[in-house]
Amino acid sequence: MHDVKGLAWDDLRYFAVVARTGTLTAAGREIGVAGTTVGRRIAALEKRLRARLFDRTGDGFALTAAGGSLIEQARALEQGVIDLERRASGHDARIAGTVRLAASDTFAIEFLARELAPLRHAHPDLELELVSGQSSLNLMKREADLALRTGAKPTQPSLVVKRVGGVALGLFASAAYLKKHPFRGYEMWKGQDLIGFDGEMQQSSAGKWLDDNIRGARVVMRVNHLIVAGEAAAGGWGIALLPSWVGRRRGLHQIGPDPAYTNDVWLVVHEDLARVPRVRAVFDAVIAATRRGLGTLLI
Amino acid sequence: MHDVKGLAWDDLRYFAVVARTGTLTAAGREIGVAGTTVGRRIAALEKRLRARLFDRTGDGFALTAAGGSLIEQARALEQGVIDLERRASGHDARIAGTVRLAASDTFAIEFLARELAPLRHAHPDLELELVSGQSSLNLMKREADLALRTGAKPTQPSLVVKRVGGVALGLFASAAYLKKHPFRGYEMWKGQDLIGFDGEMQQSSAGKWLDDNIRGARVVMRVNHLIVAGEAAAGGWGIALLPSWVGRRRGLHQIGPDPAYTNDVWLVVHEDLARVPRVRAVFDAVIAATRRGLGTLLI
DNA sequence: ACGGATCTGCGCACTCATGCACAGTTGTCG
DNA sequence: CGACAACTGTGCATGAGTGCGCAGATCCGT
Repeated sequence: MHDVKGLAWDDLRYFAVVARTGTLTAAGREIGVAGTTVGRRIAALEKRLRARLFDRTGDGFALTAAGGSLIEQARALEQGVIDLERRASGHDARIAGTVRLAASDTFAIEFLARELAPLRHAHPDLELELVSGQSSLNLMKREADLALRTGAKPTQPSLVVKRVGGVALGLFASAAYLKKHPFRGYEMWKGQDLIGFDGEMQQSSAGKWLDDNIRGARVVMRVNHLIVAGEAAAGGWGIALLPSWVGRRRGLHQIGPDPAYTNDVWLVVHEDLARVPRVRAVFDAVIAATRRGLGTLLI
Repeated sequence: MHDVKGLAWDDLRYFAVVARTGTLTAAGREIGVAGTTVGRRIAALEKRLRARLFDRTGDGFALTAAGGSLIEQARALEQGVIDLERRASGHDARIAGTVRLAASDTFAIEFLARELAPLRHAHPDLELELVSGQSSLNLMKREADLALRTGAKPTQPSLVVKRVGGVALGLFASAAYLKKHPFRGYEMWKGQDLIGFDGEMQQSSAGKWLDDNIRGARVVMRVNHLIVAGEAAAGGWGIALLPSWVGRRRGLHQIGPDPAYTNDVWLVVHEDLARVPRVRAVFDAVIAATRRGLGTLLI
């Protein structure tokens, strides 16, 4: 740009992203440009503002006092741009384009990928992006358009939340395992092998339930994924806490109370997007799929 | 830009400016780029948003329904950027750079331009931009850093306001005119020639005072500038309502009550800028200048 | 202590967005 | 009715901004 008056709004975006990621390269990755460019934009912004925004600390960029006093406003702008973009997408009346649906890996792999297939034929121009894994993608930041969540009802004010069913959890083991380790009762865990969780699964409701209810069993394996736990149980490693549907689907035997406990499942969408045709189409398809699969829900 | 994710913030700026100015060329002028560029940026934004933002109406760009529903957020972003920039300028501790001081033409020409000269020597790196004329430059939008205002006390919440004096207005005429048209008393306007106002001066407090108080005199000339009125009176056209100082400086004779009425003069600055050294320097210089010139203030 | 991974920052080659000139249109004023 | 001014949009030449490769620095884990 030659002689443009006022400051470059794009540079503020770079500022916000670098402040969040901490490095030029990571910021570049997020934005879709080379790290070098990010460095140059930041330099330009600092020159324009006549203030040093970051300390170059060798391992990345750290906000200076000046930068810190501005980052809050920059984040507000970032949120404002996202809001505007979301609003704008409401004016696209066609059922076409991309919709991002976030869900747990389990839900995505074992249920949605198959049950949402009718969408493909009903709306050929609709591109469904099924993002799974990252537990809590932020709908406010539009990391996803819709999300399937389990547990407590989401309470964010500007979200539209619909309960689509409940998921039953239970303890499962293979016939082979149970032959070698007869199940003697719900409080008799001594001598039993357990498949536990690690990573963030340990902090989940499933992980906590295991901690609270199973005492005395030996943890022979730790996994960070319910499906891996299911496969391990099927392989005879031991007892796993699984969505009932996952357990039954693998021919496992349930032990103890049925269900051990239950979770609610919620479909969540930002209110600005709820009325957008293509988002609505996915929303309805998920509702329909869960209605068909009711009683067989999983996390 | 190659394959950048997310939308270009700069384009939102173009959107806001085009919506305000109504044409590509005017928007380009304001931003400092060619009109063609603005057109291309808008086209890119519309493509990215998959929504038509403007109707091309032949005479300029008019917001569509979609554009209208977004413009408010874009303006909010625009304000946010301005706020951020203002905050950022507070981190520049040097008394250097540019400060924009807004004032009426009269004040600028007859008073500030001369009386603020000491600033030049006290702070060699300070560049004073004296913008006069446009009656109400918006401090919130940072069209100016400081402003001298007359009349009612500005009440905007985030402004720092200091009264720097009062301005006395009076009726003046040249000796030559008065010889031909002897002044017979304050209510005897028949046969007198009056210099009136047009344009937005007519709506000002001075214009209204003339309407309310002088009846029966013949308006022989209309001007949109107090200084022009002063020069006209000096040339013998007739009676003019002038800041007393302007009248006396030209050797005119005052008639009627002295003063005819008075106005307060306020120095106004945004609170974020009040503590910025270079702005503070100008602020203090204006205070000092008005203190020196007290009793001789003008609009 | 050492190799590997990750980061910043510089130089160079390239490409794409920009400015400019011009044509076509519309609105305005005398 | 004609001259003029202002605006949009197209084609083309140009240069500013970009990506890439590489060097140097720093950190981490073995």
